[in-house]
Amino acid sequence: MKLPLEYFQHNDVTELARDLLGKKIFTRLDDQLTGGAITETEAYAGVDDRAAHSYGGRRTQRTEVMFQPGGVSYIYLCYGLHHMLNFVTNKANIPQAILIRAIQPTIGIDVMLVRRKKQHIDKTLTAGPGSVAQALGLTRFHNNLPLNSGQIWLENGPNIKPESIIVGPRVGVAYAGKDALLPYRFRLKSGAVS
DNA sequence: GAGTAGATCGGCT
DNA sequence: GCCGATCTACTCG
Repeated sequence: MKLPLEYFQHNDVTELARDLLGKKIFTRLDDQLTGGAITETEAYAGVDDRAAHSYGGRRTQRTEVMFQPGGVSYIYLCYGLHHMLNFVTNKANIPQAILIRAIQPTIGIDVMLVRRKKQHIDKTLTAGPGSVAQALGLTRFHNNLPLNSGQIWLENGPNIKPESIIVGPRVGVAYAGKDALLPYRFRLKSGAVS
């Protein structure tokens, strides 16, 4: 069963980032089904978070989708070649999002290998946000899609014990000053889902 | 195995 | 005109 859009409209983005661990994400693009369990996330807390694109209420063509009610995709191009998959959260006009940094592939692995131009599965297939989006076949053209659609959706996963979760600072946001130190990164210890 | 450079483009100053 | 919520290949040791 798909997670409803209301799930993403929860008002605490860090709590949601933690809760997303272990949930299953699926995409069906060009009739090819791929998916896996989410193993790493980062929360971006909106107007007060210097690391977030929407910091200070910045509203541009790119960030516009973050101001939507929670439950849509936010996918953008980074460093000119990598796509980043985010889930928009919270209510309308509270521009928060969660970056999906890693998944554990469960279905469509052959398709992911082709998309990632790999011969054999290894640890790097879906580790890192750029790799996740590429393996799932997502690009910036899949921006602003509802997260309960036929192209991309979430399903419930196993319960995760608090002790299987590692919390730490976010990656690659040194420019955010003090906010770079916030404990907004969540990941599952290896083996916590199977 | 660790460190570094190159790729490559859209959004913002 | 600069630099980013990155990844990979290649170097050197």
